[in-house]
Formats: sequence, C-alpha cells, structure tokens
Amino acid sequence: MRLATWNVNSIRSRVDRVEAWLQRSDVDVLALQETKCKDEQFPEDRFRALGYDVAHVGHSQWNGVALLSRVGLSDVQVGFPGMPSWSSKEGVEPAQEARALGATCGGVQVWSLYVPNGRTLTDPHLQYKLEWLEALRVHAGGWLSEDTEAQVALVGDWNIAPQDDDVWDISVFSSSTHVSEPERAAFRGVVEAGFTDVVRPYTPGPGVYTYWDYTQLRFPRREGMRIDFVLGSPALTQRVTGARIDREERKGKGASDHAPVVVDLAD
DNA sequence: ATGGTAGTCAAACTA
Repeated sequence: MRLATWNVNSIRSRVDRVEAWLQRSDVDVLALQETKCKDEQFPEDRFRALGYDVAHVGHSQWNGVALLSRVGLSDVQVGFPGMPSWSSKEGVEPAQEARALGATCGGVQVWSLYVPNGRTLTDPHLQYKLEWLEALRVHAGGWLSEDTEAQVALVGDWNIAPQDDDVWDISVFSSSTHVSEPERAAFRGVVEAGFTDVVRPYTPGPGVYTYWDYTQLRFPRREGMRIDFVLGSPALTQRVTGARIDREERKGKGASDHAPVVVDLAD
C-alpha cells in the first residue's frame, strides 16, 4: 500500500495538478491539508472519477483536510476527542476548526492533520498550537495503549521543524515559531507516545525539506523546511519499505508551497 | 525600493 500526504494550499486552485500527480504516482491513500474550501466546494467528483473514495471537512476558506482512498474509507471521524477550539475574534464563540480527519483505509487508521501555525512566539495562536498537539498526544497515545498492534498513521503538515537541520539556516529562526523548544517538545511528546517519523530514514538530510516559502526565491535557493511528516505506530512502522519527498511537485507555475510526502508499506 | 508570493474574497487576513 502506498500512502501520501500533501498540503495543497487550496484544492480548487490545485485540482488539476493533484489529479495529474495521482495519475502517475500509484498512490492508494492521499491525505490533503489546507483545502481552503467548504465541503460543498470540494471537487470530489474529480477524484471519484479516478477511483478514490473521498472524505473532506472544511467550514470556510481556512484550513480544510481530506482523505482520498482507493482501498476503502470507513469509520470517518471529524476531529479527535478533546481537540481544542479556536476563535479568531474576541466575542466570537470558539469552535473546532477543520484540522483533523481520520478514517480506516486498507486496515490503517489514517489521520490527515493540519497543525495550527502558531504565527509568532507571542501570539495566542501559539498556545492554541501547543494545546492542540498535547490533545493529539493524549488521544493518539491512548489508541496505542488500548492496542499495541494498532496500525495508525498520523500524517500531514505539523508546522514544526523538529531538528536544526530541518531548516536551511537555524540562525534565521532565532525568534520564529516552528523551531521553538515548546513546539519541539510537543512534537517529541507525540514521538514518545509511540509514533515514529518513518520518512527520515529514507530521506536523510541535511538540506531535505517538504516546504519552501513562496517569497524570497526560497525554492530555487533550496531554502526550505521539513515540516510535513508521516508518523507511524510501531505496527505500521514495521511495514514501511520506502519513502520519498516529491520535490518535483514544488516546481513550475501553480505549485503548492509544500511537496507531497510518500510512504510505501508492505502488504 | 522599508518590499519580495500565493490564496481567498474583494479589504484584510492567513501562511
């Protein structure tokens, strides 16, 4: 089984590229983040025509996560228990955002995750990010406590660079989110709960990234960040036979600022 | 030159 994750930065502006990529990538399950649309705007017919079942959650032009699967799509869950809420404006009741979607695909519990950005080190959004990751750690860790053989994949845009060589120049990030110790500790918490970065062994650094900012010629300068991850439970990690980051997809007009991350699993 | 790009939705916000 081949599993992939991709922050597409708007599915409506990217649907042609995603479709073309699916047609040549032989992917069984694709998790999407930042679809930036409501459910009724998601172009599910385009993917159904390629043989994929589709699940999506999106409430507005922000966030939005989806799962495409041609190996079954059942037990769809919108959000995870205890997922924190967020309100962008004072006076507006906080609500759960479209940042997590889970389903069973080919016997694997796959979660498409779009971790909150954090924005700046002093922004309340950073606290929201940390609380969101802590809630994920608690519940994903709980699944493993209940079933040590559980096949779970936590995939998506984590908005964290866990190690210094996951960014092109750590000195540029001294006052930035994504590399701060609290964020890295939150990421480590998920790892220590039993989830492993299954891609890194097949894509060793330094200089290997999944995201390049649109500005400042970051991509041609090879100035990126490794912030998109596939974290596997022990039973899933055992099945991994290969992985790659499809850097080619960051090239050309109409590219997302993230590249797809692909993992191969033994049957 | 005090910016630089891209997306959503049409001024400002998010990344």
